[in-house]
Amino acid sequence: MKYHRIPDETVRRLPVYLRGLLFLSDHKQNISSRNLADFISVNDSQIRKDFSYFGAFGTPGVGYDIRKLIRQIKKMLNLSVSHKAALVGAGNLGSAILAYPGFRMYGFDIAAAFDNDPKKIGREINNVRIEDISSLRTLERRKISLAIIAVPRDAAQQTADALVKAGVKGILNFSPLRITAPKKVKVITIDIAMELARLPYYI
Amino acid sequence: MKYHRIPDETVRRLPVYLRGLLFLSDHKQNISSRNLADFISVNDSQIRKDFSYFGAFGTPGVGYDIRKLIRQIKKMLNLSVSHKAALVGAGNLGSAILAYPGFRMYGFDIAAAFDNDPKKIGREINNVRIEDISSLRTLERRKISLAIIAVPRDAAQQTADALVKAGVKGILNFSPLRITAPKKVKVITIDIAMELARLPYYI
DNA sequence: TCGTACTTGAGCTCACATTCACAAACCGGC
DNA sequence: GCCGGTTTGTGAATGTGAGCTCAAGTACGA
Repeated sequence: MKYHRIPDETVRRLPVYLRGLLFLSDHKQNISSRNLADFISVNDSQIRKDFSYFGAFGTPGVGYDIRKLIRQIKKMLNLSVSHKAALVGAGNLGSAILAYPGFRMYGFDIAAAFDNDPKKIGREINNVRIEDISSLRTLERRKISLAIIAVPRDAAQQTADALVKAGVKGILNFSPLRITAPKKVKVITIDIAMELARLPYYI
Repeated sequence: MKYHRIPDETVRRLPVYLRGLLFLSDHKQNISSRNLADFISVNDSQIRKDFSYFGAFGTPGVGYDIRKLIRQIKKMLNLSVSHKAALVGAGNLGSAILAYPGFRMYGFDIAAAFDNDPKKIGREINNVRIEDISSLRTLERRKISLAIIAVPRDAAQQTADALVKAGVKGILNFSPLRITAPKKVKVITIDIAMELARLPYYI
């Protein structure tokens, strides 16, 4: 294996591989790049090349050891250890996120939730008690460095600012707005309506 | 202007432009690629190139007419007319989507909702009555050709199959699973947890 | 009418990403 | 130990997109 920086597009695909492999690990022990390619609809040499970026460990004639592969990808994505995340905004979307079961397979634990509505504060959703948004600053002490923003559009930027001040390093933003943050803080935005807006083009 | 197929990446950016321009249209009449670039954090020549794919209509020295631009982008994305969409799965996430206000700015109207839980059928969320999932086949008659899947993972593929059979042409899939569909049907998947899984890498 | 400031549209180059193609590595059976 | 069937890992070829640059077009004031 040679030294390479891992291309962005590869990083984007790693979670896809991981998802597929976690599913397959129940059924099989080894898999060839060809079979995996069919399963997740990616070109097989693409897969081999991606894997080669973080060390080759496939066996010619046999394929890749699925469990080993899962460990490696998790390590690459820094998912070997469990991560705590905070949710800000316990409205419809926020509540749905709190109840969403899918985070666990990647080792995420939504350990805190915040809102500014006094009626919601103190209530519990999925064993997480909703705290006043002014308590955001406790995040650093609680070692929570990831956050999910699910507040209305107009509050998104100030929420992000508060999170940055609280030492958060990564933000998953659901508001339909480009959030600005220091570049040491990584922001990923999911604008649900915008994704839907792409759909009619292809019809 | 020359004939070009529009690159995928451009199609992906068009909704971003649209979102920004809709916001700006309240304040200004014209905008230069430079100013728009600052506003939405995209390179300015990128913007000009993207716009040139669907006909040049900027004025040197002045910039682009915002309203005209909005019309053109909507036309390109096939958003000039309002689209009806159906939601399948009225659980936590589905209910949040039904209540989500952001679809309107792109002209989307969630006109129907389905679930298989008898307790939910008949209830109303945001003026949409939840119907039995067996009524999916009425979609064609009701001229609904877009659908949003928000059902549990194990039901996602069969839901997609039923939607395809009901004549749906585009699917926004929220389940953490690659859905297969005939290639005339466009599927866009948003896997919330998978997006979050990319975050720790950058920290 | 002319000059200045600004902006577009497009050619060009470089960087990046995808796919092909094949030698080398491995397995299992005989 | 050898052979046929697989599959990996990687260099080379191709495809795609991003960003720089600049001639040409426009507005506006002197």
